[in-house]
Amino acid sequence: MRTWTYGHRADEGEVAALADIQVVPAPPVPWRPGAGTGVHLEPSLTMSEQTTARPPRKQRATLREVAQLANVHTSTVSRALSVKTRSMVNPNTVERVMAAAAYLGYRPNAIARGLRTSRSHSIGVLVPDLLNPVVPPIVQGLEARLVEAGYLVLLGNADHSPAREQALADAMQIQQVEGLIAFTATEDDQALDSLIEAGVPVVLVNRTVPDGSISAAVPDDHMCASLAVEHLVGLGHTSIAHVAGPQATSTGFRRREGFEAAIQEAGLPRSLELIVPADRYTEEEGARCCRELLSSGIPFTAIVAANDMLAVGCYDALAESGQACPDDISVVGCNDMPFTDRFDPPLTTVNIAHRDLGSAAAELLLELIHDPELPPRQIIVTPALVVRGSTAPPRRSRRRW
Amino acid sequence: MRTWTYGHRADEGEVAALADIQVVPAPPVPWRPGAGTGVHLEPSLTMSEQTTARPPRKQRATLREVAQLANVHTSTVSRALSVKTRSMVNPNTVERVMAAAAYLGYRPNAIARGLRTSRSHSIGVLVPDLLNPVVPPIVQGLEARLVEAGYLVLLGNADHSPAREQALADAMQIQQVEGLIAFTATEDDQALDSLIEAGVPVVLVNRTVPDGSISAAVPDDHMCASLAVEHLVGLGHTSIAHVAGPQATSTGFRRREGFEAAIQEAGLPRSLELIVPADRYTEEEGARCCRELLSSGIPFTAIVAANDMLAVGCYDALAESGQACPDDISVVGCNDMPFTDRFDPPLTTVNIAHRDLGSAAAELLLELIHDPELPPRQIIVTPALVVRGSTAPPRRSRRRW
DNA sequence: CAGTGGTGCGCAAACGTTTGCAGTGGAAAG
DNA sequence: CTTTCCACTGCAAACGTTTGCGCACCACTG
Repeated sequence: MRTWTYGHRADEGEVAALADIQVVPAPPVPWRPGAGTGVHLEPSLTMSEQTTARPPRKQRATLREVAQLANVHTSTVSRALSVKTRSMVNPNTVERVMAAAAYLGYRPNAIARGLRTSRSHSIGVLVPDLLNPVVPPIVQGLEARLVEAGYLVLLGNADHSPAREQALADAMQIQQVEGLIAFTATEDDQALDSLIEAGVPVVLVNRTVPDGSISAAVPDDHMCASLAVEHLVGLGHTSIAHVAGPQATSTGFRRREGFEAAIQEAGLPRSLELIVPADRYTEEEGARCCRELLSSGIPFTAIVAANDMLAVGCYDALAESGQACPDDISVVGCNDMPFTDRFDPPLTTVNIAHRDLGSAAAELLLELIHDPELPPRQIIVTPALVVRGSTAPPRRSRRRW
Repeated sequence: MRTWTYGHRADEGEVAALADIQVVPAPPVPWRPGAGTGVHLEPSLTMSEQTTARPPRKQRATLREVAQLANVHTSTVSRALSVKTRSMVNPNTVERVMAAAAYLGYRPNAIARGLRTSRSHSIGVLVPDLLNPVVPPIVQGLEARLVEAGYLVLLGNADHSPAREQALADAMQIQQVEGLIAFTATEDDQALDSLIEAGVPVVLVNRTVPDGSISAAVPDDHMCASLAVEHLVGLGHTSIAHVAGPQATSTGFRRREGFEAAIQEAGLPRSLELIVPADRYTEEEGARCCRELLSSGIPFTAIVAANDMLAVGCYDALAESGQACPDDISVVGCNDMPFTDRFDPPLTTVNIAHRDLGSAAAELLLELIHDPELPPRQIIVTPALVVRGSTAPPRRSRRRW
């Protein structure tokens, strides 16, 4: 269907642009069109003669080669090619330089440039687990904003291993990232310390540190939980359980706080037995916690799970014990992962604009790079309840209707 | 809960290791323990005096500073710190250098190193859409293998835009990636041309180019489709439709081929009207194609979708038209995305080890980096059928039981 | 016609490494 | 005691850019 053109691409129109260059036959130019006489720049697409004509060899063209071809100094080429300094050089020369650069297929070497300018144009992004469904949309949001700002994203997947996280953070520091965005796994995370100490701007996304010393973009976790509780209270539930997230994470901690506050707000009795924290955000843990709730003997008609993963774990435990959802027990998740609308039953959950979370974090980082002295700041994105099929009025209250 | 230690970390044990360094009071050392007299290296954790003692300032320590402190030449430091050249230098000196490096918190500058060695230690990964559920596991597989090999991953999300893809590919080339792994969106993809032309090793993952000129790791698409067909035939279906993928993608094209071959193999009549290709791998397209099939009037009892996304689109169209799945029409997907087991009904699909796909692609790239002259090679991973609730014997055949 | 100002460009240093080469010293060999 | 060799380390160049500085030239102005 198509063939890769390894040689010179005829459709680039660069050769024509070079036509009006007056090439002085500089001796050590590796490239000699008419043996130093004219400017006869036939593309010469013959593959056979590999050592003559046809400029773009494997070796990348350097600034010096462009300079030689355009008959100027490298500094002039540099200035002509950079849009900020272009005004310093004669438009005529600019044109000549650009033509030569195009002809040679010149690409700046970001490594060399970075060494001189001490900028790497790259941002490290450290995620605990790429397979967690909330991660990709956040990364997407990040990446879009960062690319827009001229950065490239160095992605590291820590895979829940502190050692790997540390190694990645170190490697990124060595790679001279200009900033780092981390979904730090745990609260007491050594990995970021050395970066922060070294003055690398760091922001967190989706989670924070307790002392708020690092800028972060987070969902309004408090509200996530209270939205769920208010929804259930509105349906008539009066005994609501909470499968909480790991209390060492800011999401788990704050959503539990939000849950308790909303319960109190609704005038419902506070019963600590109905709150059971998971050790991790997994289905298994969700199921375990739900089983614990069921076997506690304390009656309840609804569960607020700190997370969709935990919520589907609840689905499993409920099915095991013969309880129907939502007929016997309602379940609310949090995150609105993809395809939760296709679950059986479709999961009522709290949507978080993860993409916005990502771009907000990127924005914070860009600010911080611009002015490293900026005090830490939090961006809080407000969630929204999504009512689907996993919640219904409790039996008792329905019977009254 | 915890406090960030911005100053010197007392628990690093580096200061102690430095105890036996004999520091000659070199004049321009920014750091002077006892004003040139002794080696009295008290950590001196007083935050108040910010301008004295306490080595690790904001500025990253450089090789020269380590050399000065250890009283050797930079070249010796370089050799002592690199594990390959360490044998060249006196063990005593090595120890002294390492202590000095640790004391100053020295980190090599990968940019400077890269300029010298013309290695960037980074690999570009170009994805069409991070939100596509098959992408994260592939990236995870890639990343794990590449990090293991000492590389960092530069992730670019093209977001289905050829322009963006081109821009990202260019930026990565400028960043001097040592190789590129692409989930190329379309067959005639200009974006990779310039990289390949420049001699950057490139491999594809999940998709290929028709002429096989680029190494790739792909699923056995042919088998994906035939597994689905064989399963349905085994259930007794004799009239099977195919919602094909975009025919410009190798997955779409090959799965259709596999479908047709399997139909023929089973001795079923070939009817082109029962094959309708989608324009994109989306739910909407799946629904559209399914509607087209339903309105064609040609009877069928099962659908093989080229993709789970298309399959859930079929769910929608079937529900619209009042057809039950699997009672009226069975549906088989492909990819075994996460949570397909929780769909209603749980989706019978073909599992592809996407993680392995990723690590295989990484392996191919590493080979190619090692020996750029290697001929292109394909790694094909075999899929496996996962039977769930969306397939059942056709009514006709069930009635016979 | 001297003075002034501005434009355009070259020169060279610098960024932080790595590495071929050469030099030093000491030990082993003659 | 001289020679040879080896182990160790310093010297300096190079990687490809960017950028402050200064020079040359030209066009004004007075």
